[in-house]
Amino acid sequence: METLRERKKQRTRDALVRTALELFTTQGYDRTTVDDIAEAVDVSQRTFFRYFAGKEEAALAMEDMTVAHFVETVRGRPPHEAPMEALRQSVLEGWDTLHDVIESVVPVELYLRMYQVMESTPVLLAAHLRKSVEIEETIAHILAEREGVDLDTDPRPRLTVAVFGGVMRLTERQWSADGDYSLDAMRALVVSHLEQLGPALSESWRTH
Amino acid sequence: METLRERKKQRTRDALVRTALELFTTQGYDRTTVDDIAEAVDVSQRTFFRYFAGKEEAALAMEDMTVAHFVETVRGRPPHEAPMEALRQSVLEGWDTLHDVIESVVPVELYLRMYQVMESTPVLLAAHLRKSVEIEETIAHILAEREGVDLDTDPRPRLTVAVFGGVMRLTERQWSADGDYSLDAMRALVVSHLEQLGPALSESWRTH
DNA sequence: AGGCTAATGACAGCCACTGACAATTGACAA
DNA sequence: TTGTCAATTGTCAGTGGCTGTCATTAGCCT
Repeated sequence: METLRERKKQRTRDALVRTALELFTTQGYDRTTVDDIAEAVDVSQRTFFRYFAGKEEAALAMEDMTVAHFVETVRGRPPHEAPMEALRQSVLEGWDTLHDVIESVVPVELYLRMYQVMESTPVLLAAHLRKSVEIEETIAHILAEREGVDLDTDPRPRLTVAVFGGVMRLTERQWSADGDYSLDAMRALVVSHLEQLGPALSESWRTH
Repeated sequence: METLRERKKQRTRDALVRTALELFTTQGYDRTTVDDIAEAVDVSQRTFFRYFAGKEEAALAMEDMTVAHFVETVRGRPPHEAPMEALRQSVLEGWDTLHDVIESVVPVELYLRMYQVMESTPVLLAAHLRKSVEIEETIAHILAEREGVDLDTDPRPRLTVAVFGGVMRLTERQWSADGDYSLDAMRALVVSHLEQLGPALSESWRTH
């Protein structure tokens, strides 16, 4: 981030993300055109597409930052932890430092509102899920290396990640639906869901 | 399917699906335009969009049939089975009768090739995942009713379905990657993955 | 200062998708 | 059978996402 050129580019990109999220959260994703965003930032439509491969990418730009942050947190977990425990701790711990990462680009409050839009916009939700799958593959690699198993023959890394991903998506959905956007609420949900995982899968649900 | 009108409509729709899948699997999804499909079936582009909300929907039309079939199979499972076992049995059993359902519209071989295309086309994979989430919600409702629990307060139905969904997506991916498109291979993978679920989540992976 | 290169703007054009209206075609009763 | 009604389709025009191309601008570096 040395030269003037680089700083200018960063400013333009951040302005595009901020403006896009602002418009998406106020008017809705579908009712906001790329021209709207470009005009508000005072660049050409063509420039928008030089920064983002598509409208989706601008909408999910923050997402990429949080994901990268989570992946790094997993990488830093002590090796003695069991795989699922390392993932669990990464979520609980990662959210502490995530706040500042987000705030460096957009207000956290805007980020959270955008999350709602994503959940209720089919094409965005779809793109989000696809990205989740990609992350899961990355995490599976990390787990396999950590535990010294072969990803091609041992299904456990991908299995663990798939389950964890399912739980996280469920948690996200419930968290954003409950309306309690606090960190503690998020943490409590993750812990609660993972605790109930074992019983839900093996035991009978009926008490009689 | 009584009147001539209805039969004609069904034929047009089937022809569109068949042609779309044929083109998608030979030229690729992105390199096939809606005009290509419409022209091959000899209808106007506008008519295509009267049958399908978009290109995606035509590509995933078969998917919807298999999903509906799976949901019905789950509904028919004996009530004494534990939830996860009911899902497992539905997959193992459902595939037997699925063959004929598919073949009534397109050759199964074409359906399987389309599956490959879906896995390797980002926008299709995304749409597929989004649909999976919708199905999971449906199944969660069925499980909750089956077991007599409240979906709003008890997380176990959605938790179970999320885990099962994760395992199934993993299975799909590996199955289509292995190149062994037999039913038995599919069944073996499902059984194997579900068997390893418990150990992978709770135990240590290292043998020392 | 002046040459070099990265960044941008200004078209033109493709494709997915939609609304509106006219033309056609099957359904059904007189 | 024929005429009327309603469903289906075709045509046309237009919007919005996205890309290639080329000229212009603006920061960089000697």
